[in-house]
Amino acid sequence: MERGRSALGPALELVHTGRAPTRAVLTSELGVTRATAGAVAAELEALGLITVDSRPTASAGSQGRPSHRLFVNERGPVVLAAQIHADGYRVALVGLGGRIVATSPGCGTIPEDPAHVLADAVAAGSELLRETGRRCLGAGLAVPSAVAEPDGEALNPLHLAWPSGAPVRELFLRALTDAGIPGVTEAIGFTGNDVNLMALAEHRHGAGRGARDLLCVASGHRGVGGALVLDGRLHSGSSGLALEVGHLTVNPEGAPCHCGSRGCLDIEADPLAFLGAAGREPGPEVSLLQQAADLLRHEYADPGVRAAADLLIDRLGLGIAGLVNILNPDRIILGGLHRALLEADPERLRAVVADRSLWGRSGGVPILPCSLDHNSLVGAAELAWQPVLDDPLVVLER
Amino acid sequence: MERGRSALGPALELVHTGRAPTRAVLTSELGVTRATAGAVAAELEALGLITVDSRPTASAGSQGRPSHRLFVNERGPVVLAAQIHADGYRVALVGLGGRIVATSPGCGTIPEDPAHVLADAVAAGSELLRETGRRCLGAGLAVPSAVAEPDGEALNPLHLAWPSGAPVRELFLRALTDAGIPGVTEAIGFTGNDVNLMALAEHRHGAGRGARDLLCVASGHRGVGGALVLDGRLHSGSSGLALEVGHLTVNPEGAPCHCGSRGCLDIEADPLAFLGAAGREPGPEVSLLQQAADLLRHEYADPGVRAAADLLIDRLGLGIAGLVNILNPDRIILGGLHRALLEADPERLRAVVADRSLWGRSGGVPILPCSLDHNSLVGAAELAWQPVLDDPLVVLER
DNA sequence: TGGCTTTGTGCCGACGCTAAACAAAATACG
DNA sequence: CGTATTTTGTTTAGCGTCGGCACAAAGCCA
Repeated sequence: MERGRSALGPALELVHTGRAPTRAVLTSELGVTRATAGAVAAELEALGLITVDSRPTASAGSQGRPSHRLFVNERGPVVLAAQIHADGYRVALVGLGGRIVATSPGCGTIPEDPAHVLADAVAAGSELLRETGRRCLGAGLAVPSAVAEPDGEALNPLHLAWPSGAPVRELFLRALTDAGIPGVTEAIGFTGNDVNLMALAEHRHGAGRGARDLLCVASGHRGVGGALVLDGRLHSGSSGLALEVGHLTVNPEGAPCHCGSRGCLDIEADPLAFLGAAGREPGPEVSLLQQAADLLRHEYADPGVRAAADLLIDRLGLGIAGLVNILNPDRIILGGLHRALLEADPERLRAVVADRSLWGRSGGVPILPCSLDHNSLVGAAELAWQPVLDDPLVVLER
Repeated sequence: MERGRSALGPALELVHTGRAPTRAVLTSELGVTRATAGAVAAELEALGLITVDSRPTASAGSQGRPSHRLFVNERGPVVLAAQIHADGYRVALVGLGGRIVATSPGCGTIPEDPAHVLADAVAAGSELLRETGRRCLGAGLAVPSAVAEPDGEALNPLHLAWPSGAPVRELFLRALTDAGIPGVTEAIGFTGNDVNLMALAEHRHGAGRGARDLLCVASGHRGVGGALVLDGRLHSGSSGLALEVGHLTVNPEGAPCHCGSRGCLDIEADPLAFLGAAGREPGPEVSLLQQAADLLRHEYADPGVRAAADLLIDRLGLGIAGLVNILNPDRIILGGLHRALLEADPERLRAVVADRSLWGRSGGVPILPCSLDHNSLVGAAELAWQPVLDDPLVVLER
């Protein structure tokens, strides 16, 4: 069994997530000797994944010999990341460290045929690769629906005109092979739900860094999505359908939901619910999320808007409290409308969650807004980087 | 860093959980060569943890040289396991493989002082060790309440007269050191919630064997508990308080609960709720669980009892469906009253769960009754065995 | 009886790591 | 200003684990 240096993967992950700025901390984080850390860093540099800056660093004040600094190689290989959302798709090349190297303007509408969309997106990515001349090590795709394992089918993509059960992973893989992207000979494409990938990205590079059990909740256009990262790995359940949090009951007297219950989070705490509670008509010109966020930011002084925000915060808090009781995460990150609600009145949400979660008195869970631009896109890239993080020697084969 | 043979732990775990009956399957399960598997088995035998039967086995029908068979050493070391429950405590010695080697009659009542109870229980265990002459490698304790990390305090032990926040782990450790159990010099005692430990035991030795994401739900006397085993490890959350499933809403028009909501699983699907729905008065002579289980088994023909069972199954199903939407487990195991409800009408429960879980159509999650006697006790032993499973060489130090 | 198949074992080498000594680059202190 | 101290990086030797291989053992099948 030809297996590479086993500390190689953890070491790359530390540099990738910014937790190993020098060889010295690499040594302590990995729990190995300086000799090993040095050899590992040298090998990662030889693979073209990281760079070492051995110039006399502008001294951090501590005594002793200053460390050489480790960086992700900014001119190194990239992965192709694509995100499908209700307003169109977006394509980017993402390097190690979650840095977006190049983006394509993408497209503003989503045709009904998933195969076409994915082929177009991959073509845009291929063009980016040609322009930049970067080496490509894999590809990841974020879609705004549940992705069922083991086949990678998009279930119930409500916001798109796609058929439920569309085999998006297979279509993505086919688009990749058809495009013949250099380096990705045997197509290596991964697909995930956008909120899951947001969670992954925030855990690696954003507000979730360092959390052990990270819960994310986000609302895009319609409905509410959730995601959980445990010990650095996405928990997507046995068939990829975990964290379908939209049908927690948050308002026993609420409106009936298509799921058969009533007062579900999905219909009580999404942008449409917010606009409704504020007495606004959803206009067709911009997205529901955009309208709701604008309302929160610009008209929060309006008592009606304020009351609607309070109402949604209370419902959201109830849902999050339920999740806290079940999952007991050590950090919570909110995205989309929920991020805007949190920022509008952080204390109210934290109070509701603490009050309604069983052991809320004992400290309370930190609740933070997401902190990355394009986090789902970066998360899709994380998916593609994962094999390299697991065993950096695979770059030799691509 | 003096570290033992790294395949040693996984190998012992395979034998321990009954998944490696021979060296041949050990080879394939570990993904190592026959040479390594042989060496590992020899070392485990030398440590006194397993035994190898090299007699010509009564040929399993397949051709080729028959394998020698691997067993857990039935005369090997044990761990001390104790369980506190509303009706008293129980103490046992448990060997590898989850086999109960000896039990103490225990005690039928629980005094108000946890320190006394734990000292008594440890004394009983100490007596068992003296009688059997076994070597003891650790100790585990199961308590009927949440156990908060990192300090191991029993929160809100409703069924006991103990104060909330009692430092049970510390008290257990002190009892162990005071008892001076031979072998356990520096006290190695672990404490966990009983439903969590039931899940652990069922996953290793019972109906949960082979599951990757295992969800357990059980109701003892009052309230409902949950537990989750992910990738073979208990998920108890960042502070040990995960899977507090009792306050999922399962009856929006239900009675108000002390948590501030109404219709919680805790008060809608426990033995008291069942007796109430069946129009029976809870008698003081036996436990609530016993009364409810007897009613289900012996008077299920009674229409009132049947209707009460249906009602509770529907509520329980609603709660389980909510958990399925959030956790997406690949197997579910029920204990206590819920086990009895499942056995009374398996199809009804499965139908409710499939109907109310979002993706229930696609197959449905297997729901099974628990299959071990004294599973919380065995789970407490698993906790104590864990260090040995992680690195079998620790037995040399004890 | 002689293949065939599968399992167990002994030997050797590859390789990833530790340990220990040494070298280098900064600060601290006289 | 020079030496001691601290921390980091590198070199070398050596150990332990595991893979690869050859061979032996123990059953089926013809």
